[in-house]
Amino acid sequence: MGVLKRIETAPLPLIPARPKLVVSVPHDLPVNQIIQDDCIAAMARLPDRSVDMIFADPPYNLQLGGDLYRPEGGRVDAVDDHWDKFETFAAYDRFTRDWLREARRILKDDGSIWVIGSYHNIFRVGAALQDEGYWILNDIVWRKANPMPNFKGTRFTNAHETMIWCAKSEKARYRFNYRVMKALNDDLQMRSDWSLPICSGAERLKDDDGHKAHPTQKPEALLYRVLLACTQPGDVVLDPFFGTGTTGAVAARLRRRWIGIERESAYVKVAEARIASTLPLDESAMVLMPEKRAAPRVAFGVIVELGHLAPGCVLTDAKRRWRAEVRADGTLLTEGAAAGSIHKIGAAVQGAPSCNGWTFWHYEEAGVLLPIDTLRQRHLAATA
Amino acid sequence: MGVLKRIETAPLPLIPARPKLVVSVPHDLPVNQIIQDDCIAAMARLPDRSVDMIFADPPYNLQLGGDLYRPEGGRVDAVDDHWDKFETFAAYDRFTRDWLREARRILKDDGSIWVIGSYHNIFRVGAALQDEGYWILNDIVWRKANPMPNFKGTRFTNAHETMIWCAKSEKARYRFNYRVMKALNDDLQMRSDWSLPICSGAERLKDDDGHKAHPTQKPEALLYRVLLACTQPGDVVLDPFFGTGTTGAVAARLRRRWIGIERESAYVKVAEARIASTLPLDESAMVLMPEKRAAPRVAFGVIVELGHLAPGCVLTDAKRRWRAEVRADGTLLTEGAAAGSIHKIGAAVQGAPSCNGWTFWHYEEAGVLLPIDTLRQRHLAATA
DNA sequence: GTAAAATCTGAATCTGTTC
DNA sequence: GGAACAGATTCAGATTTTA
Repeated sequence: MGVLKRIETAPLPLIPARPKLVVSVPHDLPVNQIIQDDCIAAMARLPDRSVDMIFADPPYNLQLGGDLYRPEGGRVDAVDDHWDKFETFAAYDRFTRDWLREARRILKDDGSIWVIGSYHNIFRVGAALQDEGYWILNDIVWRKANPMPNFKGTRFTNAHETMIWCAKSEKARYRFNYRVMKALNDDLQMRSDWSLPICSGAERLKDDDGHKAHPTQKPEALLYRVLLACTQPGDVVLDPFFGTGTTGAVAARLRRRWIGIERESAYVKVAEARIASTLPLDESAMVLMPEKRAAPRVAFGVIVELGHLAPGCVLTDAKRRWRAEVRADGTLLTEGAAAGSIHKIGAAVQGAPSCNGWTFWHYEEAGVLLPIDTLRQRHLAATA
Repeated sequence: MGVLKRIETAPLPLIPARPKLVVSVPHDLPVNQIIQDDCIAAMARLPDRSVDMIFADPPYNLQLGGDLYRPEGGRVDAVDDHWDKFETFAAYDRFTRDWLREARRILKDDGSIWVIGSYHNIFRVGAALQDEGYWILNDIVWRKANPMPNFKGTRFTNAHETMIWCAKSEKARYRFNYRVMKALNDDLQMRSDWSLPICSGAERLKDDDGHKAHPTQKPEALLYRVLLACTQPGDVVLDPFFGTGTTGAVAARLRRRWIGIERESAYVKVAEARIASTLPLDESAMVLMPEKRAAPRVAFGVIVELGHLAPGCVLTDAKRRWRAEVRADGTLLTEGAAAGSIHKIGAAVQGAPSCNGWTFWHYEEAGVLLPIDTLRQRHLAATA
């Protein structure tokens, strides 16, 4: 085993002996430690088939132009760190294949790997995973409850990131804690899309100046679900792009062991302090953790898209005092007013400051006047 | 132009002449028709830069054996799984690159392409898109409201598919109907995750035996949103994997023109019947939220010339932090600065890189502070 | 002290036209 | 082709300031 730049600074409580759990870890595996080094070099010093799970958040290779300003004038604090710069796609691909190959050698035959990315890099990562012999089990969408908007109105709001979950090979066994995931999701099968808030507030680590310690810190809730899904207590989880140590912190909390690899000393320092102050959960508390969930809303436009209400049809209020025509983009058109949303036009015709368009506007069905909210409720019931 | 196996069976109503819309389509472009042929062969007969948008739902069957993906290097036998898999992926990659290259040649320089897939193929498609020179604008997650469960409980429910939206190149212009998308989403920016039900019920096409006519028929609502987002009436939309013609049906309904390519005669037959019975929406319903940039330009000087704002009057920002005086030539004068346009002076007083003077500067009318944009809107309405 | 309002921020490939 | 200029553009949540 090579020289480790950092050793364990805060020994975690030992995992209690568990009767049926056979843990076969080489005695010299540097668990619960951060290795400060290049990730490929550090992985090269780890033995074959030694870790149960790998979570990796590699550089995304964003290719940003100049500064971006918000409509009110502020400047966006972008990711402009040197570690995210690659000359070409080919260079990024080489880097990706190299670290994925080492990771696969280190992974136990029944282990699995998770890699997170955005559209800038995830397609290259996914193809490389397949080419290196990994077997994709799922792609998981992290739907952000509160993403940054698209300030210039040039594209769709980039509101998600993608994780790819792979077994070591097509025939390989892997662990999936189906029941745990189902319990975590109100007794419904856990789906491939997860709605979780971004990392902000008290959870977001700051440096001494009050600036964010790392530009891309992931929320603990994300790692919580990943680790609960496919590891068990005592398992060794490797994170080759450790950053501020979210993987390590959640692993410690969930009584998994961890190995972090991180090149930047500033991040290593933050991660060590963070994990040192993390307490493992009581065994009894390890089943469930409350979390914020933000389900997608239903827009009126969706009702139109789905054909529940045809563009061109006419809505009225309950007493048929006002009329408005539905347009293809889900806006309403009424006499002597600009087009707008069901709420805006409802307010406009009444001269009111606001209006709930869902209950104000009605449509006719089988000779009966029904609020358009009926259609929303029907849609919600059908898709629940 | 090569021989077309099928010609237009149900001529759609012609798109009425639109004064300011210049449609430059080669006279021999086979619009509103299905070409029954291999997609690459059929695309090879279409002229350069001739279609406005491409929507593609390519096959992702990775099994060798079909004519489509046979590796050029002959049969590979007695190889281990890994090599076999590599050959399979390599063959799929070649096929993908070939059709993406033809598609890019046919696409107008300011056109865009959408490709839909699942984790089986989308990563290879995404990497190929980047390698062929396309520029990814968004990856869009279609979150299925009612996916098929994972019966064996071995993985997460595969509850989404991914679409990749690309411009022809990094610097290329492209159409994005921002306002339309925002309207469709209750006046909030449309995000990269779309919740829509799968295609089922009456929409799902059946063959004579009552079996589903196509295994992967896409919901019309999905295409509805895609076409509304980045085309305008009269545009030509190409679908090289036409299947049962969802793209054509929605294009016809939304008064776009379309070209379908499909190899299987059974699908062609179903698609033809389907589109023949599709009615275009009323024109009135097709008038959508206009993009602001499309409005005619009004110089601030004209507002002054017309006497809507007298030279010498004073403008302030919404919070009365800064003041500026209107001069006869439509420039503003403020303390300690050279005179300049409403935008320049707005930016200067704030120390911002830019500023929209129309919304930044306000004037007083009947004791109320109003943005000078009010005067512009009034002028536009009066001269419309 | 509490409520309301203002401010700040997040993995972002973020403009279009004319001279 | 580059520079100059007009002018279009933000959502949710946490935090801080003001009333």
